[in-house]
Amino acid sequence: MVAESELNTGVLLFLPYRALENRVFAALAEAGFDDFTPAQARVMQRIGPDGTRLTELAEQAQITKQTAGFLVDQLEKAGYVTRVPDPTDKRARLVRGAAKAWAAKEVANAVVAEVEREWEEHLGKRRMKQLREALTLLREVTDPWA
Amino acid sequence: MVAESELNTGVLLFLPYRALENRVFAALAEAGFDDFTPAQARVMQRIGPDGTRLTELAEQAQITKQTAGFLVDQLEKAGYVTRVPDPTDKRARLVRGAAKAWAAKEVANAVVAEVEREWEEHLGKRRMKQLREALTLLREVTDPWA
DNA sequence: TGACATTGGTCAGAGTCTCTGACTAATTTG
DNA sequence: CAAATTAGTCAGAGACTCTGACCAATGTCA
Repeated sequence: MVAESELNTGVLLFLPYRALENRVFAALAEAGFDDFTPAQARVMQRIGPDGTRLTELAEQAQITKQTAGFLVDQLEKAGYVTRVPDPTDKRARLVRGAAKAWAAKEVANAVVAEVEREWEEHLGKRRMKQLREALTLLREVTDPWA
Repeated sequence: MVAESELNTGVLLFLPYRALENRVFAALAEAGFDDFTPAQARVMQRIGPDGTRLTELAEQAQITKQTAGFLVDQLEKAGYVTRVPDPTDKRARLVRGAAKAWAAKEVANAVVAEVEREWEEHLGKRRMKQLREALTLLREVTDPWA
């Protein structure tokens, strides 16, 4: 057992993911966006520019639609989203991000960019590129919505 | 915006992590290890060969020690762990994995190895090596216990 | 040595997240 | 058009997590 970590790839993926998420949450809280929870954020993150159906949010977040509904209720109360009728289907409603959500997203994006810069500095441009390449390729076998 | 995904590195890390975790859980359940939850597993995973203190488990899992205590209680009732006094500190106890836990870990390890093989097949040996290299290097800036 | 701070852990209570099951309404299918 | 599917809700329960308060053992340092 020399150099190279013996950690399995799962842990290796999780560690930087968690570090990044922590950074984003801290920055969001500092910017005043402290009235939503991680669970709510994981749903909000998946709202498309033109709104997204509850069922689709649930699928992508891998939670039940009941849970998704519960979380969207909270987000709605906090002013992050609104629900509008889906013009193409009278059963459905579209969950739309409100201005507050996009403002939060901007803060989050800035932090992600910052952390990505730090990582690139640590790894070097070449290795960072390789990392993103490999991960992107991996989506093909791990992302049901790829 | 061409080819290459525009997803941020966080999502890119999360997707394969979740896919792997799902695979492991499914296999565990199929092998009869269906009496513990993901939250419990995330604590159990961190128990060292000679046992680990509650406080340390809590820190590494990034949960409060109360929550860790709650989860270890469940694991103890289900027969996955035992608590023994820490010979070096009368306040502390060591959470030790029981045989059942090591058996589950074996199943989990096998699945992880299988998935890693699949990923290597998809990425090619070279890119898989680069991926693990980059992730391992990233630990230095993202893992507080590195 | 002895007061004081720190550390390991528990108890109690509350809020949040998540699920299963059962149901309504609209849409799609044969 | 009847039957099956899909979008979503309501109700209830279990699981997870936190804050605050607390006790006992250990460490610090004058």
